[in-house]
Amino acid sequence: MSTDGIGGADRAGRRSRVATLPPRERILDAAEELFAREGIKAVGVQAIADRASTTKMALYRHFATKDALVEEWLRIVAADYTAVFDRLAEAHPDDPRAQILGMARFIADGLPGISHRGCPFINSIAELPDRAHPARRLIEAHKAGQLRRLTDLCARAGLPDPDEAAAELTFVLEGAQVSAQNGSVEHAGERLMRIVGAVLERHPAPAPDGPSRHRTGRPPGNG
Amino acid sequence: MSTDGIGGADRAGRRSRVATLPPRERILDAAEELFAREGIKAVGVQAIADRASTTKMALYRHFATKDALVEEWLRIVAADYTAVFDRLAEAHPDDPRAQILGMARFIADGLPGISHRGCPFINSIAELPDRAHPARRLIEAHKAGQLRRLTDLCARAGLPDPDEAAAELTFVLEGAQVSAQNGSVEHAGERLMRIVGAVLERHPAPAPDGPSRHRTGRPPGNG
DNA sequence: CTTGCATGAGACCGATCGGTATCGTCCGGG
DNA sequence: CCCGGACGATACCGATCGGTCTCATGCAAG
Repeated sequence: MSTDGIGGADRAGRRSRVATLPPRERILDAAEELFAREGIKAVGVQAIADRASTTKMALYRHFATKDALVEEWLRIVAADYTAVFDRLAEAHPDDPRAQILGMARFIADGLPGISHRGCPFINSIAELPDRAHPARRLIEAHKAGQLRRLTDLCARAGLPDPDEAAAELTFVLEGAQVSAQNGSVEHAGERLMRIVGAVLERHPAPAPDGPSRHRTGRPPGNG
Repeated sequence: MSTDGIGGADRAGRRSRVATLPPRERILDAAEELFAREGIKAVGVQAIADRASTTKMALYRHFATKDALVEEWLRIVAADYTAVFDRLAEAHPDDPRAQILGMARFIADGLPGISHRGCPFINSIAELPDRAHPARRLIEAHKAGQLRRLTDLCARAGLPDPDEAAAELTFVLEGAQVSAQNGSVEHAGERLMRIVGAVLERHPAPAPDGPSRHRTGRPPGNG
């Protein structure tokens, strides 16, 4: 994490603020911090350059415009989320349900840290009303990809209506992040997990071929 | 609200852009439109004055600063929401569950219209990271009031854990508005109603004195 | 050493921002 | 009638915005 890089050769840690990082990385770090905390429009390029311990000129040598920087920032955030999905897929290759719950758990665990400032995507959309804006398109593409992936997991988990189930899960996951922005965050994580459980229970999967697992979930009408 | 006090004759249409409305009302109308569509920071006072068919000077004669105008706008939006609650309480004085479902229905029906731009509160919070900002405080006070009201309804509906139930409902209601901002809005309303139903089913109320409802999960009736 | 280049520093530009000042006009109540 | 206050138009202010330009420095490769 933040303790690496002592011995040089730290190509791993992407997020350390060590002054020895190349300017481009420092700028992206600073942008991530400031955009997430203050909002896109509220942060000027000068402030980003200052926090990155560099100058506007260096910034514009790496990013054509502020919008390009915003886009790159969102691209990184999206990639981070996708990486979580990938990691879960790797950890539970044959258990789509575990992947779904893992994603929910990941978001649930992130809620307290998010409490002050909500999900970067949701917040950014509020500042990017133009659907044609490249950054906005990037967000929507990411969300669409996540929904597709969730739908696939639901299908592989045997849920009878994977599209609907994935849509409901998206509802709840996003609601949690917004809701955590204000009110009490104390039990938000567990609350989210409970609701996710309730949603999944509403979409009972037929018992796998193995020994019957649990719960007398309504048989899927058939019969 | 904007219909009281001023001696205008049209007490019906609250949002008409008729030029005969006093400037203050026109300014608030324009602000509502522009703030909701473009965002707070993206809209300048000049643009508001233009759309209100007046001038900056007239605007500043009625509002000390742009922030004051933002605050007043949010106050009106909050009052509108509260009015919905009031109307429901009036329509179903002795049926708290109907009030809850009515609120969910109100939001569900509003989702298509909201599709382009999300909930004004959520969007505004994204642009007001400072919790000390008066407008931000107004939003949080409104949300707190709504949560309190929902909690009270859940309690009166006999739900065993009203705080938890109200928190979960808030989760879902806000998630719906965010989720409707991007993805398919087609079935968002019915989806929301389904999830609300699922949440309420998770908090079974003891059967009232009337004819007994089946106490366990009833089959997933009408969607 | 010399050349080349990314960097750091800061002045600078036009546009726009929130907010103010000035002035002519209009309109309704004493 | 006439007068005061609200209104509309416009010019203006200082600050800040995104973005550009110039130039000195430091460093690494040829």
